[in-house]
Amino acid sequence: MSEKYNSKVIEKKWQSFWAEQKLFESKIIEGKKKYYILEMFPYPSGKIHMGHVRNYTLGDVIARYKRAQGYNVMHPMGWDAFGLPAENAAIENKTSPKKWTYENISTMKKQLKQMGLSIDWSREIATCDRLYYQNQQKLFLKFYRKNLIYKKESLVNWDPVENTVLANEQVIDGKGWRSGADVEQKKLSQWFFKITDYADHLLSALEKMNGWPDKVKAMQKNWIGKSFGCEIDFEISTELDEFKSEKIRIFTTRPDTIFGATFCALSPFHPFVDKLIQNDETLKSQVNDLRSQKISEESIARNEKVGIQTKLFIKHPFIKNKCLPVFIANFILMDYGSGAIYGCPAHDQRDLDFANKYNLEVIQVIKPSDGSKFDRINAYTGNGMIMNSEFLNNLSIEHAKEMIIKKIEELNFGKKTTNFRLRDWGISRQRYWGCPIPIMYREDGKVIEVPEDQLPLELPEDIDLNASGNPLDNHPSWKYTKCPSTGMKAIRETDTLDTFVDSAWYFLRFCSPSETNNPFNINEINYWMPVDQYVGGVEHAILHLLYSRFFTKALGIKGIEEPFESLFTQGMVCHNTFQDDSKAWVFPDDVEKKDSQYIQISTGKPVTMGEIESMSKSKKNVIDPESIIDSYGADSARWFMLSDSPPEKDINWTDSGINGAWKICQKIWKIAIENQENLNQNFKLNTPVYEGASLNLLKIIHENLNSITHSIERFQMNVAIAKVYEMVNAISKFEPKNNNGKQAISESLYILFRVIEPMVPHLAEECWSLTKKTNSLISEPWPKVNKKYLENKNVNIVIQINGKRRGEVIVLKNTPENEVHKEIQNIKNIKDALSGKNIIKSIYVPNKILNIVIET
RNA sequence: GGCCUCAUGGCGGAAUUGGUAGACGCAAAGGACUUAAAAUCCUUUGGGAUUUAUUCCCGUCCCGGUUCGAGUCCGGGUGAGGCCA
Repeated sequence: MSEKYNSKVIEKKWQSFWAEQKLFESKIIEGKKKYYILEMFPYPSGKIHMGHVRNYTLGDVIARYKRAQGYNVMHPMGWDAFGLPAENAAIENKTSPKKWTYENISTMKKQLKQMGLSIDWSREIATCDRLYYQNQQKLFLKFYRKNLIYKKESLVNWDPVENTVLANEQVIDGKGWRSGADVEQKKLSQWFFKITDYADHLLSALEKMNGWPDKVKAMQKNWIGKSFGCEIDFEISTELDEFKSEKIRIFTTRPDTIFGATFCALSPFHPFVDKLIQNDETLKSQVNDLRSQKISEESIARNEKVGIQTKLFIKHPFIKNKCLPVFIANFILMDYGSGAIYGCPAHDQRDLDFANKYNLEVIQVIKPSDGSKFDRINAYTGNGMIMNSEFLNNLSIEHAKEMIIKKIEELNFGKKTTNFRLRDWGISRQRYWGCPIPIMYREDGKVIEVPEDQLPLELPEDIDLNASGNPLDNHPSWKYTKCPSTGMKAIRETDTLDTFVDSAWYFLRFCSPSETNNPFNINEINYWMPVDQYVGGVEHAILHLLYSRFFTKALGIKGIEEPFESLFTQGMVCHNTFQDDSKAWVFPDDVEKKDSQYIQISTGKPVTMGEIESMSKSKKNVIDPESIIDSYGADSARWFMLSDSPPEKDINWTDSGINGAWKICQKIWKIAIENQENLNQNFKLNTPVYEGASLNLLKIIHENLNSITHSIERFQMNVAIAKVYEMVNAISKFEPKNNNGKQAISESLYILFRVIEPMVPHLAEECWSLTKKTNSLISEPWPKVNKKYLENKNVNIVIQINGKRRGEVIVLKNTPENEVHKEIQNIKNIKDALSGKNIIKSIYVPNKILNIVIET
């Protein structure tokens, strides 16, 4: 047995052992409590990065810990394998998206295996697998028949660089989330999931989801954005005959401000606008100008507010003979509310800017409760009392809202409405590497489903990715087909599904990954679902998680309302950044510190250290996990990921950190080897009565065992690691002087080996093998805390005087207060402090603290 | 601008949820071993004062409050981050 721990050899040995024994394969065991642990599956981009290492280490600790706690654990892994990068890479490397993707999967799978993760690889799936997307197509048809999918002509965010449609959430600051290109508006016929049907469910269920971070729930709540408002039909006053009998339906969330309304604004896409421009060429070109502008919530907030006055006016319903001008304005969204609003400039900044620009009336209708003065620059949007509003005067905003809605409903020209910010989920993508949509368009205009027995509708492999536009549309023959029932000519849908569809049900597929005829086996689902613990990045707080919740609800499986019982969002992995004097990024590997200056090794020139930022290729502050595993071993990498920071916070990668991890692995191995003889004894736990130093050691071990267990339960892995250090320190300091001592140290080591297994499984197994036990450590249960070691005969009581610590005293446990008072009479410090003072009262927390309050 | 989260040594961070602040690690300094270095082991390490002690004062971003007692609870600021605008 070599003295030095050789991670390379040992890690490989145990990885093969686990695989041969199929220790991580999971199946239904009736009567055994299941635990489904899942980490967000990776996109197979090429190699794993440190973010993956952290995510999967965290999940693996939980998986291994729960297994030790006696759960039937399922811990699967798969690949979020469709998506645009494969197409780009295929073009660059002159290969096919399929080949590129599967090669990456094979590389990354090998790397994940090197990490020693306790994954059930028999359940592996890739979303680009034929079988996976065949079943996804079936789900599409199921939802289609349930009327949860529809097609509509709609304005889409078009990314001119990626030549694809982007979801609203993929548009950040008016730019494509990946390409960074300015997003354009384009009208296209698109498929949509009716996620808005579930808006209320998705919102109200959040309240019961106690296993989710409040932060994520708040983000989803904001995103769904439920608000109450009011629709009001305004009569039109105009000379244009075609509008004389029309009404404009406006939507507002502030009906309390109706007496402050001074104008009306229509979306450029409002149907009335179409009518208005029919015989007015000037107006038409002005409107087309507005229509070409980017229209999203983001851009609207930034753009200058522009409007065109029309020949229409609306009649104020409560103020006789008052008419408000109607504008066409660039800041009104057609698909929010009714596409028309009234403006109350006094109490809405956007309306005020607009009113100032076009010289419109401003009427204050709310008296600020903070006493602030009303001006024409800052709209007052706070609380207050209604004024200038006839029958609403002196009401609070909330009361006025109720009152005015009641009135409008009585008079029958409007009603209270509920509005959601959440839009339907656009799922059409004009790309090749995605799941084909099983729909065809017959020559007579009918939309036909591809029959289930013809699924999967497969992606062709002979495609030209270099041509511009949609590769499936460009394919010479793929889209031409025939209607299965009539034989009429038909053309296939050439768009593919958004990859968020792929990931919206993969956790269900993992329960029965090889089921051929159905997306899933209901028995397996009933046993394994929901996912007990989901672990991933907070960047998916809205999209992926909301879509997955929608899918789960929409599938309507009895008893499965929500997919993820608990959610944990881990922080990012960060690293120092360095830049040379031309501001070019420099690899941290290429930098050394010389006399408190940072020097680029390859050039010898000085560099400046920048912010610590999340690892990214563009800033060159990346560390390749493979090279770390190569030089330090997987266990060291795992240890480091767990040790420095709490998992929910960002962690900063440092050389000293990984070095420290390596050192502790060596140290554990060293004390294991040193005590090998003691481990060979064939003893049972907890048999002997320990005394003196031995008893003390066992106390420390069990106290820390208690803390480690507690910490892992609460995902405080950094605390658990700290407690392992304390165990190791106690054991390494301990010198067994007799048999009792030898017993004590072996019992301590048995516990140590068991508790480090979730964190550093290879090292733990290797240490365990020194005991000459024949089983794998993995089948060994988690050690039980022996309460007798936690209970002390004596306790340390802190003595405070007026809340300040003045000493302490060791007394028998449960000593009554008066006894403690007697005990402290002889402590000089306390005696001095108390002499000549009147004791007002004393507060005694048994076994903890005695606070004596004296006159000052 | 709105909503939310956070703020503790040179650094990462603990604090059993209102009861000894700074566990554990890193870094640093000193020492042992060594011809030397690496590795390893031991000691010190929030600031200050002093009579060097079972000592005192200050100290968890700032100001105030509740409490016998506040890093923890409440109010008001400042700063950082996140989400939505």
